[in-house]
Amino acid sequence: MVDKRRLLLDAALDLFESRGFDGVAVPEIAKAAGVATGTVYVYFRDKEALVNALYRHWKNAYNETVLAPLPDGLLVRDKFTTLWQRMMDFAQAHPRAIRFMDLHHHAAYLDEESRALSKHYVAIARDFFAEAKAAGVVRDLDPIMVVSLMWGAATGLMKFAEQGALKVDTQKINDMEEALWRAIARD
Amino acid sequence: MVDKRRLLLDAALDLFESRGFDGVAVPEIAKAAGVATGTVYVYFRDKEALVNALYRHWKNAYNETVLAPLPDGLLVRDKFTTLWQRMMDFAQAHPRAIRFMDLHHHAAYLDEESRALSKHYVAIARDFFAEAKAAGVVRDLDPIMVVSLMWGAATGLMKFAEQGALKVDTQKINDMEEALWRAIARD
Amino acid sequence: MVDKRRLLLDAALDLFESRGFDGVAVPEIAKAAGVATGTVYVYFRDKEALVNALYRHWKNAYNETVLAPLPDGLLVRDKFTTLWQRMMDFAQAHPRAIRFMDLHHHAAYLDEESRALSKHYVAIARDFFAEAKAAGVVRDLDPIMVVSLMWGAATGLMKFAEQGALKVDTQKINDMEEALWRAIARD
Amino acid sequence: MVDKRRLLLDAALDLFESRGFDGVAVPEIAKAAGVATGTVYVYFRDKEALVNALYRHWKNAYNETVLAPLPDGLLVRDKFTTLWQRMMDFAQAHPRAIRFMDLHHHAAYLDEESRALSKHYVAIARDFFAEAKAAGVVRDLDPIMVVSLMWGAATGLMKFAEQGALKVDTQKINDMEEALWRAIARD
DNA sequence: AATGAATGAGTGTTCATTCAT
DNA sequence: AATGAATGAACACTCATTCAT
Repeated sequence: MVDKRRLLLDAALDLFESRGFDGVAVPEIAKAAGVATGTVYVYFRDKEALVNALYRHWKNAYNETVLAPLPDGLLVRDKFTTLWQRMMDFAQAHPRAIRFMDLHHHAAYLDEESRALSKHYVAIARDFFAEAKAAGVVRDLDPIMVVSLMWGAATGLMKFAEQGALKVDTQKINDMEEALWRAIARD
Repeated sequence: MVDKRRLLLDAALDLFESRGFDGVAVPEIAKAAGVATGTVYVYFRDKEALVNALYRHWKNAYNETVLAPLPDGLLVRDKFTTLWQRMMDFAQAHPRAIRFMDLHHHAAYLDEESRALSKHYVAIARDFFAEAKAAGVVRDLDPIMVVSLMWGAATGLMKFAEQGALKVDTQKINDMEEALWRAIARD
Repeated sequence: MVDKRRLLLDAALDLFESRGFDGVAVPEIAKAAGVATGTVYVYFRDKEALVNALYRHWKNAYNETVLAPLPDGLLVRDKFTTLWQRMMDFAQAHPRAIRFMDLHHHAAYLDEESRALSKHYVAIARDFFAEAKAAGVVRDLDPIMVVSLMWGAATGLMKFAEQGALKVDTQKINDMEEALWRAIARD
Repeated sequence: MVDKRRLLLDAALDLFESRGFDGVAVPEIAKAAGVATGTVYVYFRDKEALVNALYRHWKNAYNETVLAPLPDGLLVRDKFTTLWQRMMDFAQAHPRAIRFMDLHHHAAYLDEESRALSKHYVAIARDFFAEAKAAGVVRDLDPIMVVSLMWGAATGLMKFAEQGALKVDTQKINDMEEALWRAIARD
């Protein structure tokens, strides 16, 4: 027996990502998930609860995968490579999830708990760059700006790839990593 | 006598940017513009025509302002500075327009003509980097990737600024410009 | 200078006949008449006043043409021929007017004065058949039933002609007249 | 449990017949049927689908009742009586249905399938009169003209009865049948 | 738990009418 | 007299949600 809650979240990701929260009808999500309309309300109090559950699901997955503690004793340069590699692995495995999170970042129907998950991510990233700066390997840049740059680079790639203007492959991922490191590294 | 078409476009930008196309009711746009509901349909055939007109208005404004021909005889480095400066000037003058365009990039309700305007932008940027590469001042990177990086950096800054995590000032803009140039420049 | 009131009535006849009172928008009538929307309200208080004016115009035309006093000294049989001929002449000259009157016969938006015109027609017809019956040339039938039969035959012809199932010509008109007379005549 | 589809069709017949397609609001039909507005759209795709379903329902009922095969071995004269009797039975049982069909005969919102049902009726009637003519009992008249005459007579009676100018009873029905037969019979 | 018919508030859009020009 | 932009109430239709089964 399949997990209907999971089927609903999967269907909702596809639909919300491509048409936005208000552009998708609840019965449509149910149909895409292969369940009856009423079943949505067995698993989620209402449409907002569903989108919040979806957001949290993917934010948590992202946080756990990308922001997992880095192995001790790695050089900052290698930590950076690892972080970028994790981001790209995640983005390639779940491109819709990346776009969904980017799109719904600051939506009114996300509650406080959902938003808090974003802060966690920023905090971790900030710490990493603060440490790198202290170690003297990166230049004196506002850590948040570095986060903007990296998140922007990742979502930018996804966006152009989606439009067919670009095909994301190992070469491009490595080129982008090198470019980003040069952007922040001390000479 | 004020231009009601303009009032409607202004109101629509605010509302669509913050709540998305389907999250905004037409009478609400009218009310925000200070006109009656029916007046929307005097100026626009339907809601889709309104969002397309809005998208084109800002894409054209962006294309004309940011992608205007660069002065002759400028060094590539200075051209880059000029381009980035124009992007940031535009983004700071019209932050909602930047976010609106980013959000609606590939929306189903945009027609072919609206989408064509995006291609224009990409083409211009591509040419610039192809030229810079030929001149030997930037490394061998896919021009589209450079466009992703710059657009991503710009929208990333806007996003974090919006959330209050960051304040965009001259210092940050210059830092980001320097970082982006380092990302792509030949050693 | 053309008479705009007349242009409006002509346009309204075409449109009301083919799509009904509620199926036609006032600005559409204005456009078909080649005048501005506001001009409709210069000549008619509102849409109901327009449809009532139109109904009266054609009912009066019908009454004056078809029900004009018959020449004295005519045989009943010839009076009948004359009446039918007048009906058919009118119907062929103004087929839309016939259909319009038939369709709007008992519409809620017709006022008492408009409806009274129909009664006039029925009264005249009733008198004619009462007289014919007294003269012993027609059988003992309710005069109203004879009116139903004749009006039904006339509108029936128009309806099938409109659909293209039938072409109304002199032969058919004469055949129908003969049939109708046989229907009511004493042996 | 009552059949809501049927309740809706019944309510729609009353309302469309008296005020026309565009004169009736959908919520009004729902209210008259005792269901919620949305329920209309559970049973019919849109207002046009509802009016087409209604038209087909009654055209089929008419075709099946009035145009059912006549008993073998009947004299033409008796077949005629039977046909007229069936028409009148139907008209008296469902006067609104007769008027509805007459009114919407060639309306723009009826689709091809709905219109085809009218042709069936005409074809059957045509065959009957062609046969009667071959048998030498009726005069040489275009069968369509006979159909016009009979349909016209029937709807004419309904119309005047509706206005209160006439009361349809057995006497009148028989008188009209006799009149119609005389109209077409060979001497 | 699961269903889907039923609901009615809310949406996009139309249109009779007004009024400043 | 004539205009047509502007209006807002009313319309066709949708959809989040409920509930009897």
